[in-house]
Amino acid sequence: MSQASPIVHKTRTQLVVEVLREKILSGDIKAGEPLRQSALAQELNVSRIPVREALLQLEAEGLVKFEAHKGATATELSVEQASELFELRALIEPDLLRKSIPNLTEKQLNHAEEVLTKLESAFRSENAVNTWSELNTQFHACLYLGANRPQAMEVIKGLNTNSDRYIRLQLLLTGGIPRAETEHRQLLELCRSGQIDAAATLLVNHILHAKDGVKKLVEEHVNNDK
Amino acid sequence: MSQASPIVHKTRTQLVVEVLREKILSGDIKAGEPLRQSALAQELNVSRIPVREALLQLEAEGLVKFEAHKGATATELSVEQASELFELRALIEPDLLRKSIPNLTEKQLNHAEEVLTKLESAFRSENAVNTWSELNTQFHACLYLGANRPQAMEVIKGLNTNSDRYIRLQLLLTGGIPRAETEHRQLLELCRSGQIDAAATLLVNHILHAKDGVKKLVEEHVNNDK
DNA sequence: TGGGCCCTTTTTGTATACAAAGTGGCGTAT
DNA sequence: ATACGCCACTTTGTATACAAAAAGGGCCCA
Repeated sequence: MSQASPIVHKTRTQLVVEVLREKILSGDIKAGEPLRQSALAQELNVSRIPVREALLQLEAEGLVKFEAHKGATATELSVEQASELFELRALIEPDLLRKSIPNLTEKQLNHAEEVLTKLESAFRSENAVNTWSELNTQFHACLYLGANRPQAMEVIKGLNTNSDRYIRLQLLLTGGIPRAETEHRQLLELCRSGQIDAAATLLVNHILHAKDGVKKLVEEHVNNDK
Repeated sequence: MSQASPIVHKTRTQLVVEVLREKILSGDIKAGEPLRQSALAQELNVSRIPVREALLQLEAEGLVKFEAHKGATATELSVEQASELFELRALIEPDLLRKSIPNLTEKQLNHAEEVLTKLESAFRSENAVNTWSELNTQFHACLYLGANRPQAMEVIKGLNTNSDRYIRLQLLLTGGIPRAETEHRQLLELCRSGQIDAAATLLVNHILHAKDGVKKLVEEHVNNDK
């Protein structure tokens, strides 16, 4: 979608991965639900092989649990686990940001702003929910580019895919969008002006606030169910 | 090996994963080397399907790069990348340790000591090199059990598998073993006596020292090559 | 002589077919 | 009536076979 790619032939496996990932993250496939290989294969008009390989990849992403001879299920992600993911981000990302800011180029900052603008317009169009977290992740990633820490970026990306479903929840249902927007803009400005400490602090709060939002949301939800 | 497992049928895929992982980590398969599916299949007496699935899993672990239609190669891990992994550990593990110490039970501490003893005896028997890092990781993991942070533990585990080849190097060639042993014992005692700050500090140094060892080692190696 | 195109060969990707493990239900024996 | 075991069915795991993409080499042409 974002690639100016010179003709890319996607394998069926990759297609299946994308479809399933989206279905799991959007809640279309519910947590704990068994994923039957033949059913999926038939549904997507492929053989079981690409389905198996896709499930394997999704397991690596933490979205699926694959048990030998028993089958795959969409993983549950408890609020506690999600909180943990946010806390990990709150630990790692500020560190990255601190290392990054001194090396950020004008170009990188502008690119970050571009992404941010895209994100903001996505916030405005309701039917782009599935792109929110991708753009969000991307924006954050842009700011860390100066740190030159590819491995850490990978880890962060993984944490994000996993907490993705909760991020969606949080943004959609807690009215977290305006606040997130403000904070993103502020963050970008602090980076521009090289205010490392302020930026890092803001970032920690930004992430922990999201965590709290998710927690509150789910607690309420549980109460409503009773 | 360590499981008191109630009859476990390993799938061929899992077997292939283990064989290949060991070969890559031990350097038997060199970085950048292409991994031909049919060759591996023939060599291990399985069909290409389990080989493919194994390669996919190893890609998720970061040990293999899998390119569609082009094939898989064992990944290179530059010293810079390895350093980054150590630094990430130095960031995350002390945090885990701090959260863990107050909740560590007598039982958990004793278990940690058991593992440590095993590790020490493995250090002594040269032909157990491949178990070193597993036991090492396991020991560290024991100390973090009190933190109740399964996700973070997963991340750490991933970082360790990746830096594994360098850990081996470091221990084998830098004479890092005695120092590691001392530090491990100290760390355990600090945990027992609840000295959080001291333990965390020691841990940071322990990890960063390993990083420096690797760096120095590789620099020398490069010089020797010239 | 050098560059580009086509064809051959190799290697990967996927479908189909078969083997093996797991699951549930029925029947029997106590 | 219940507990155990056997058998049929479902689902997963793996081999084989075929399709499609990429890599390499030779040929033609400029």
